[in-house]
Parts: sequence; structure tokens; C-alpha cells
Amino acid sequence: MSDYRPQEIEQKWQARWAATRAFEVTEDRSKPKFYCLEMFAYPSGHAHVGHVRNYMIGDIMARTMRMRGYNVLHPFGWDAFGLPAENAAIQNRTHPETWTLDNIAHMKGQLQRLGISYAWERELATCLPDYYRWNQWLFTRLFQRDLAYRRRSTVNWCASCQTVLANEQVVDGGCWRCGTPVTERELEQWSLRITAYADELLSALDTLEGWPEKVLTMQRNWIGRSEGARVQFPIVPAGGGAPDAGEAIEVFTTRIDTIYGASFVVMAPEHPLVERFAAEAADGSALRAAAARFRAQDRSARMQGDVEKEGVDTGRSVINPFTEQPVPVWVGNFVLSGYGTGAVMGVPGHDQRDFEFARTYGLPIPIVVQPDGRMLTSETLDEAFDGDGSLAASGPYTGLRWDEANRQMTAAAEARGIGHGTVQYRLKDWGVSRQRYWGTPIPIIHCDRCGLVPVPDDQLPVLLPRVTDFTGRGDSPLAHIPEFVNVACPTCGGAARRETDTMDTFVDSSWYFLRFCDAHNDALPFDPAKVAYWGPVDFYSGGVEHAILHLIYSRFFTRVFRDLGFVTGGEPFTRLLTQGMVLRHGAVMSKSKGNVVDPDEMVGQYGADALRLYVMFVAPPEKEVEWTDSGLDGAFRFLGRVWRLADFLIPAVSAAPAVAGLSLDGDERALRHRTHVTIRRVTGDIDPRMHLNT
RNA sequence: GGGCGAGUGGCGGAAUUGGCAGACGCGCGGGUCUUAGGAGCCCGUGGGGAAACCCGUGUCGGUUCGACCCCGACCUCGCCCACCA
Repeated sequence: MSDYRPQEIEQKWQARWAATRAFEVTEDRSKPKFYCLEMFAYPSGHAHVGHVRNYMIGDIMARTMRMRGYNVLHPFGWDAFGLPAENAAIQNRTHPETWTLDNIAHMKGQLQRLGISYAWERELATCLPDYYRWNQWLFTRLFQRDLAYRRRSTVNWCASCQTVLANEQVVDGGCWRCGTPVTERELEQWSLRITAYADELLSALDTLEGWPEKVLTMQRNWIGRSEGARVQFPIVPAGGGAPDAGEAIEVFTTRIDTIYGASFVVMAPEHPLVERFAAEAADGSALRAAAARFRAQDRSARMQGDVEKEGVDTGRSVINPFTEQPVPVWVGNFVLSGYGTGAVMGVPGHDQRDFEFARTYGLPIPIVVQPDGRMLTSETLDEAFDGDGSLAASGPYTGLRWDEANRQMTAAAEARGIGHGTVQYRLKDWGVSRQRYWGTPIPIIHCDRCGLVPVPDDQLPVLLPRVTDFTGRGDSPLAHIPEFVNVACPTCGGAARRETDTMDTFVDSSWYFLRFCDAHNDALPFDPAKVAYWGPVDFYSGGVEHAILHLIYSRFFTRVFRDLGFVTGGEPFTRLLTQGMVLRHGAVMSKSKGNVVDPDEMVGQYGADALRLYVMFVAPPEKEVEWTDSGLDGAFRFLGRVWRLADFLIPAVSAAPAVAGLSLDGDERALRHRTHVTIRRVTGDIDPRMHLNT
């Protein structure tokens, strides 16, 4: 009986897979296709067991489906642009490209020693021009369709990373990467109009039956659709008298039926009318100071509602268009400038925030919706009533159910030209400009005569120049390279300047799964026929931390490619598995915490199969796991037992009758039966059950 | 505050979804082989009991011939979102 020696076994087979290119595939129409994908890797330097776990999940699916006769595409690549490369380069006095490519080479070796069945010929790295030129190609299409546009706006700014962040990248008021509190900054930025697809991105979630409910819920909340109305409250001039035509504060409300109870209006401190009201006042300094103070309040606390509701009276009034009575205008720290119109009508009887605000400042609390079976009064109300009921003290609408009143009053506002029904999304357009070096140059030329001119296809890619000074200074390092910046306008030939910002790296990862279908196409981002064969991804696995960002951007980009005629259908991923993290000593593994488990060491000691078996066996794939060394010992011993058992059985099985079923005795029949029961069970545990730990 | 999910041995977890609770692994105990064993192999291992047997899936109720599984209430934990008008 021979011992189990994993290193010999694994090296032998890994060499054979490489020599025979065992996992390369073409569009073979005689077989059903299966596109199996794990989220590609950021080449940080070393694979850790968290990576191993994710790639094992995919490898099990890929190998199982191959054995079941599917034509399986299982590619891998590198999300290779991004800030860590730049920071590491500054620290180690190297270049981001050198650092990145070295890391890729090292990690690729690690993954190969794990025996994952990748089609390595399709490997891609987003930092290489043959990939990012298609980011640029796509960007020009977005620009031509008005889906990429420039916008001067208040942006989220990370002082540590010296760059702008998308809303999705602000976590608890801090930078998603480094946690530094995010501040606001006025910048001219490129944005992608993801909101044009908001309705579709939301409604199509209902079709994603292969996605975890948790992720669907998170995306629904993130898109945040609410139906309501915008209503104009005409502004009473500073000196009093009738409002001038067209002068109004517009508010957004989901409860226009409560408008008879709107006893004040509150604007966000960032609202443009704040400055105007201050300028028109005899002494606007107190108003200015208060608004400035609200703006400066800690952004994260303000966003999380941890700050006491505070406000200041502007001294001005607007006319409630339904009661036709004047109501005071306040500035409040709880009103968000980025949502709706940046101003709200205060209905303290039926909105808890307005209630608290009114209590604090002694504003009237009218009751205009009464619940069934009891009668609320302003005097006894101790919290806002926002339940079902019928309208009270609401002119001609009194007595109507609140939802019916909502419909009628929206229609009335439209008929009178003072408002309209609308759908408001929480989702905002995606700011993609980054003032950093290590990313895709935005392929736009600024010409004084022609305006914004996209770089023509035949001049793509706009190569990222090799600079050596990319210290963060608040503007793009590319802006300091005259050879890069100064360029002839493609339209008029005159002197013009290149855009010097680079793209958010989430652009890179929003379509790489399409590129894998045709990874080396140098005429198009991919051949639509190949994507028609392979797409959509049948099984996608990765960390739940991408439940919003990456997965919503990818759904957006897939629809853009659809509208460009390159893809049919809009959903990129049919089935999604979000795997849990691997912890050690209760914490995520990281170099700084010193709790990283190096897969190379484990492979050297126990072999890749024991490591693979252990990381799958220890818990269901969706769950977090706590790493234990003794569990890996157990997996190794288990494989040793399997080896010895097979070593003992194979001679006996080889001597058995060649024609199955003809002369099996009782034990043989029982064994055969057991074999097939096991095959059935194991198959079902992998697909569809995804119980990879059994 | 809202949403989603989970509570099963000393531990990680099974139970193919209403039909033998605790598969498999870790740990622990005993044995065997051995100069030695921290390798391998064998036996045991939810609790109580000498045994027959009894009790056991967070708590309390309900449905059912039958409940870890379904329903209601509560408790605890985890994750996500959160002043979104």
C-alpha cells in the first residue's frame, strides 16, 4: 500500500493540464454552454485563503459541469488599475506598472499550484492598453449618447486618497477604502447617467431568481424608488406683497395629501436660495453663519441622523398653494441637498422629523389626517401620525381616504400648473472622474472652439504615459505632463488640451465578463456572436461587499452594450453566490493584523487538495468561517484514508466482471447501488443545492 | 428606526425541506501496533440511567398521525440600509 503524496500527484496533473491546454474552450454548439466566473482579483501581491475559498467554489462548479457534458468557460483575470498600486509605488520607489505586473505573475503561480481549472489563454489585466482602450471606446459612445456628461457639483472628497468618490464608495460617511471622513468639494466631474436606467435596474431585479434575496433587497434599497409630487410654494418678496410669477421654492413630497398641514418649509443648508435670502435681508449674517455651521457639521454624523435637529428661520415666507396662507421658510440641518429638490414642506402632524422640528421651534402642528375610530388633537399629539386615515381640515378634500386624496391632489396640482407627480430615486448618477495616475485616461479633448471632443476610434487607445511622479496633489498627475496634455483638436486641428482625469476602476470591472468571451479581439470590445454564445454568466461568485457597487454597475453597463447592439438581454449574471469571508482570530485576514494564512505554505505542507477540501468543508459557502489549522489536518487525514482505501480497492475492482450487472453477488449489488445513490446525492449537493460543505 | 438572515453536542456543521435529529470533520476518552508515537488502524463520544427506557434542535404557545422544518408571540446574535421628505 502506498502513501498519499499530494505533491507528486498534483504536479503530475497540473503539468498535464497545462501541456494539453485542458481547460481551453471554443464555441462548440454541439454541447450546452456553461459560463462559470469568479470575481477577478485585485493583484495586491499575494493570494490569501479568502481568495482560495472563492476560486474553489467556482472550480467545483466548473469541473462538475464539465463532467456533466457542458462546454464550460472558466476564465480568470486581474482588476489591475487602482490606488493601492500607486501608494505602493510611492512607498517602494517603484512604478505602479512594475508593482502590478510583478504581483500578477506571483499570484498566477499561486493559483496554478492550487490546481484551479482556468482557461488561462483568456487571461486579461485591465491596466494593459488592449483592455483599457475599450473602456475608452465605450466612454466615447456614452458621451455621444449623453450618458457621459460633465457636471459641476458637490462631490465626495477623500483627503487621504486625494480623490473623488462615488456615492456608492462612501461608507458611513467615510472613504470605502481608507475610512477617512469624506468632505465635500466643488469640482467639474464626469458622470455616467446610470439614473437613465434606474427604473429598469429596479424592475428587472424581480427576474433574478438565482440571486440571494439579501442582494436583491440591498439593490432595491439603493435604487430607492419613491413616488410622489413636486410642488411649488410661491415666494413672498422680501418687502411683502404678492409673489412674483415663477418665484417659488419647489419641494418633493410623497404625501401631498398632507399639504393642508404644511405649516412651514425647510431648505437644506446648501440650497441656493439660502444665499439669496441672506443677500436680500437687512442683515443676512446670522442666516449665513447658521447655514455654514450646518454645512460644516460632521458629514457622517449628519448622514446617519446622529445630529440634533436644528434650524434657523430665514425670516421669509412662501405661500402654501393649497391653503393659500403664508408659511415661514427655515433652513434645517436634517434636509439633504442631494435628494429631491433639497427642500421639504414641514408637516409636523404626519412626519416624525417635522414633528420634532416643530416642537423644538414652537411651530404649529395641524392635524389633517385622522385615523379610523379615534380623534387626534394638536394638543395631545405626542408623535406624528403617519398611518392610514381620512383627511380632515383639508378644504374640498376633507373626508377622502389619504391615498385617494393623494391622487386627486396630485392631479389638481398638475391642472393648476403648480406641481406634478414624479418618481424620485435615491440612486444618483455615477461620478467617474479620478484625479489619479493609475487608471484609464478619459478619452476626451477640450477644444476652445469645438468644445468637448471625443478622441476618434482610430486614435485609441489614449496611452497612459509613463510618469514617475504621481504623488497625490489634488489634481491628476497627468496634468503635469505637457506632452500628454497638449494635443491638436481632432475636429478643427487647432491647439487643444486632453482631459487629465482617469476613470474610476469600477468602470474596468463593469464589463470584463463580456471581454472574457473574446479576450483578444483587437477590432471590437468583443464579438457579439461570441457573447451571444457564452452569455450571460451562468454562475458568478464573489464577496458580498460587491452586492451594490460592482453588481449594479455591471447591470448598467450590460444594458448600455445592449442598447449599442452588442448584447441581447440586459442581465449579466444568472446565478449569484456571495461567499462569506475567512476570518482568523475573529478578524479579516490582513497583513497589518498579521493573521494571514499563506496558501503556498499550506499547499507545501498538505497539498492543494487538502486545502481545497478544508476550505469547502468547514462551512456553507455563504457563511463566514473561522480558520483553524486542525481542520486542515483533518482534511489531510481524510484524503489519506480515501487514498489508502482506493489503493486497496482498485485491484479488487479491476478483477471484477467486465460487464456490469451480470453476475453481481449480494454485496456487489449493494455496493453498486450505494455507488449510484452517492453519485446522485453528491451531484445534487453541488448543483442545484450548492451545499459544497457536505 | 427599517430590511434580510440565523439560533441544533465541548467546537465547525449535517438532516436533499413535514418522516430514524446530530452525517462528515475537529476535539476528547479507551484500545491496537510500537524502542517510541504527536503516524496509521479499531472502538466510544447529546444528557440522564446498571438496564429497559426517558429527556433533548433559543423560550412560550399553536397546526399536524408526525415539527429542527409550518404558523403566532417573545428573547438573543449577525449582516445590510438608515433624517431619502
